[in-house]
Amino acid sequence: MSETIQGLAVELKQTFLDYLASKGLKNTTQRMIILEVFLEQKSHLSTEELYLKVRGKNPKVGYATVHRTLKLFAECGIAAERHFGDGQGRFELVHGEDHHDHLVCTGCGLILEFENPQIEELQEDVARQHRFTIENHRLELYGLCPACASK
Amino acid sequence: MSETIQGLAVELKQTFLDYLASKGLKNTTQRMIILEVFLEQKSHLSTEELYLKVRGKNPKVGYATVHRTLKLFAECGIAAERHFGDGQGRFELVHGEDHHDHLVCTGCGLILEFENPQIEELQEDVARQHRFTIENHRLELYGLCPACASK
DNA sequence: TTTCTTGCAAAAGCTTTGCACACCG
DNA sequence: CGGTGTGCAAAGCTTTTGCAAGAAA
Repeated sequence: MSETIQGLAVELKQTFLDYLASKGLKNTTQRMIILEVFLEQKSHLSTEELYLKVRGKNPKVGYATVHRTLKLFAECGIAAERHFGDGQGRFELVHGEDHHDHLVCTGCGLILEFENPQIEELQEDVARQHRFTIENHRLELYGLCPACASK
Repeated sequence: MSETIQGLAVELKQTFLDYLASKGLKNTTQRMIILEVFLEQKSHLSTEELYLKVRGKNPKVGYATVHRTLKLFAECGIAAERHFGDGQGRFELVHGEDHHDHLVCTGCGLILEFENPQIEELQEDVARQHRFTIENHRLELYGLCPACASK
């Protein structure tokens, strides 16, 4: 378990490098730039947004490469693709084992993460009642953030 | 509160007609066909799927009309648009006031609905903690139903 | 060298829109 | 009639893909 942000970043980077090696894929300059920019982000970025940030560092990287690299991140488990209903896919960093859910502002698009063990437990109860074996879940709360609500 | 499926359908139909009237919109043959087909459905349909079913009844209805009518359904509250991760929007019937969530079997595709007021309350708590004004939420539990789990 | 990558541009897939004609009220 | 609705086709967006040139192993 890593305790620091840096530690996490190093760990995820290693995970990616291991994945590339295991698949006979290559470690390229572009992939490293994209990974670094991705690891710096706090929020859920669309491919377009990440692409723009990557170009800020190196204008020669193409959109398709960003797209394909994000898919690789998802494949090796360091990123997860999510859709929040605005027609754009977004990628978020997967930090370890913890599952988190989302608060999405329908005004400005802000996305906050939260965890609530009580809700998780109740979900287990529901699953038990229906004799389901839960593998996964997703919970999203849509509404207005304080700033948008006061407008 | 309606107790029967038929009663619900009649009620929703009326809601739609009232909505049309209140907005000065017109009650057309196409809109009625689309509404009827929509009300018959149990599952979450994409625009495309509904379009195909509507054409089964009346081949002269266009895709754009189905699309625009589904938007109307959403506006007047009898349908809700949902986006899963497959890049297609889907519409589901909204039955009354109650919000329901889903248990989805990843084995056979079975979808069960459930309601859990305790979870809803905890969601409110989370929202309050972040000073969000919740408009909507969605919760999906993915896993195996009893039948698939025992295979 | 051999294989994988990249960047461009084009293709694809779904949603939305402009317009002329048709229809409802 | 006047305004709304419809169907078609085209436009918009985002995501994917084909390919020739370039870079890693």
